[in-house]
Amino acid sequence: MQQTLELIPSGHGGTGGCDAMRAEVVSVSQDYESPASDASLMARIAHPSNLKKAFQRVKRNKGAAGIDRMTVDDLFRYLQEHGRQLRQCLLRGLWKPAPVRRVLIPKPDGGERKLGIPTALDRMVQQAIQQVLQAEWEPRFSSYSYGFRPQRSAHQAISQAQSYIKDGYDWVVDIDLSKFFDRVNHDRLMAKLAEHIQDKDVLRLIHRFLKSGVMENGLAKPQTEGVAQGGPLSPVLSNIVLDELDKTLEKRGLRFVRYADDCRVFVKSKKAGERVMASLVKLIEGKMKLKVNRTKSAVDRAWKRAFLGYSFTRDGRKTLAAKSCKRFKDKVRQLTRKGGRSLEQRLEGLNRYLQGWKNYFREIETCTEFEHFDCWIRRRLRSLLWYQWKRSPKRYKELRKQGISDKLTRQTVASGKGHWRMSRSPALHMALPNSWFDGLGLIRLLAA
DNA sequence: AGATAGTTTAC
RNA sequence: GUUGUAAACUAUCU
Repeated sequence: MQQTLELIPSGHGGTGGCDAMRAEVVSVSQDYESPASDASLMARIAHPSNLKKAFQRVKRNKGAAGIDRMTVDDLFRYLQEHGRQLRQCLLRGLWKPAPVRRVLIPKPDGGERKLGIPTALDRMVQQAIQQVLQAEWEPRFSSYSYGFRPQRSAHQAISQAQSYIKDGYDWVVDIDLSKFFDRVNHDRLMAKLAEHIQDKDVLRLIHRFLKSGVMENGLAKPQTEGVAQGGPLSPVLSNIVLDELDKTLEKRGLRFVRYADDCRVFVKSKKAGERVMASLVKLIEGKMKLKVNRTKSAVDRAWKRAFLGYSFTRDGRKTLAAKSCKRFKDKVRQLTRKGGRSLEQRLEGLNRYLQGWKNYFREIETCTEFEHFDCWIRRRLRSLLWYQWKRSPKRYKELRKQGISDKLTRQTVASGKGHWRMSRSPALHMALPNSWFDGLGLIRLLAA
């Protein structure tokens, strides 16, 4: 019944996204009325410095274009011309998000993941909201929730779980929510938001983001449930929805950890676990209107279930989960395989890959695993070098000039300047500069 | 301490 | 072609 102005960016022209915004009169139902609204939230979202930060983040991510084909490079030029307009739109509650672009990407476990990619412009607006919303909710979130939160990592979640196990709570209730992002109930989410947000412009804006459809062959399909997987706002919204779960778990005095939709409760007996499981399924599927994936959920001994890439031993030490271990080995095999690439290229690639795992290995508490990896990688490398020497001693000599040297045989592991000695046989003695083996060096150090 | 470029993991 | 948040790491620049 109420007429509102909505500004729609019409950036689908041939040359890029610098077209002017045009105002359109669209009728909009007034769903969120709150008395005496405090408009400061929207002011914070649309604050120039917040918008600037949002833009920089979108730019840094180097994401692809949305439905309007506007790339992040175009975004800058667009903002130069229409930045003020954008700000005014937000402040007056007139921003209308465009539908998201549907992209399917393969999941590591074989399935497909549905992505909804918003316009670069919409990503920036979502990011601006996210920054404010996250700051707003951060103090309210449970301290046992670890996913998508600043200053919190999967490792901390693991350590928390570990401390439960060490206290004797070694039965775990593992709840897997099926397609969580796709099934978030809009009404429930909006209700949760309205509990703490007074500003109805902000609520309406978020509501519009939820309802902005998916573009499927030419026409926008409206969305009735779920948050677009791919929007900067989605993660924090998921935490807001699942905060209810955290709060009830806390109220019941249960030991739990949650990382996004991966929720685990630690108890002392199987019976207690089954009781908790039953009541949680009831809560999640009843009140929260979500779906529990029964085939992937279970109550089991803590060391039987991998968690965030790790698993536990019977005495509560952290190990690399079998799946992660396999992925790691496969990748190292692929990187050290001879195939067109020179020795240095392979070493470089290997080292680069290894450095990404540093943090992971640091957490592992089973020494045998370290030794195993260390030996395994070294064996592969030795054969690589040996092969190089045998095939062309000339080429090997060139490599020596670049860094491989057989002069240094002393191992000084602790100082950053030491060299690793590599030897295949008494005839071949060589050492590589530590910079080539930083990843390995660390593994070695930590194993000790 | 701020930015840039790269890598990995988790969901 | 591939989005997002968060953590960690390496390198470089001022």
